[in-house]
Amino acid sequence: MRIGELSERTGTSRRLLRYYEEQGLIVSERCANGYRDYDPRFVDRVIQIRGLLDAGLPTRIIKQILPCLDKPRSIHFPDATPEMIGTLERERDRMTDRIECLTRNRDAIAEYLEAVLGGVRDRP
Amino acid sequence: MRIGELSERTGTSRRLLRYYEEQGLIVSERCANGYRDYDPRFVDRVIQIRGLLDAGLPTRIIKQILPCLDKPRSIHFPDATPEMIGTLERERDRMTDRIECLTRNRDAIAEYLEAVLGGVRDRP
DNA sequence: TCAAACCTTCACATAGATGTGAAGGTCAAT
DNA sequence: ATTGACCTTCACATCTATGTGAAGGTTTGA
Repeated sequence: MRIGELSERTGTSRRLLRYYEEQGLIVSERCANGYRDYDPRFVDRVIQIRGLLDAGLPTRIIKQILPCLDKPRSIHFPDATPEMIGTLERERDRMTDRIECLTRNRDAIAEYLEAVLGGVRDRP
Repeated sequence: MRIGELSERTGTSRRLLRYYEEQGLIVSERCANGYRDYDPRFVDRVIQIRGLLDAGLPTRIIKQILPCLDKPRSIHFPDATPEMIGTLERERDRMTDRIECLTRNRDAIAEYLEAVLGGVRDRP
């Protein structure tokens, strides 16, 4: 598929898709005329990238961890250097911290909302 | 306490603390000489702000939700306008999405790491 | 054949969170 | 009294993820 279709199917601007390619997060074939040609699996991939970006990870890190996440459970380590392992462990821990922080604050917000709305939403 | 101490106790640069103040996330008294003077409760507050920022919330939103999170469980709604409620609900849902995305990907990383490291860490 | 709707690269702009440095005031200790 | 470690404001720089537009090539359909 071409960039326009990928853009529509992922809700991501063409500009951003080119940017992600520039950052090495996705790759594309080229048609004879120079147009980018994407494998359908990039739809999920781009959505995943957006999720990670939105979750606060920079493209630099996403690029590193992506290769470890899209294996179809065959677990062939592409380049499990000790350095890479370190990055992954660090990032996993950072994500755990973030999850805890987010959960804590979201629960506080939810609690506040429940208090304010008096649970009218659910119990009639 | 002055800005230097708050900076040390929160691991946040003085520059940032002034920025947060400019954005309305924190406030400060002023000593006779013009130095900022902070209430000790701002230590926790700043740490919370950093967590929320790191979790991907912009200062604009943080400013809105903070007043709802630092009540000592007395739940007095300061200004629960319908608009405010809407913002909170939206943000709560966004945070939930983020948490799910982060959890999913973190688990994938953890799984990958376990496979690569063969669980040598725990079972000797 | 012409127009609309694609696509390309290049490049400059923006917004938010931060760094950094200048120019200067304050204070405590020597 | 001077030095060093604070503090102030102001302002410009940086990085990352984005928007936007120019200048131009391609494809498709009327």
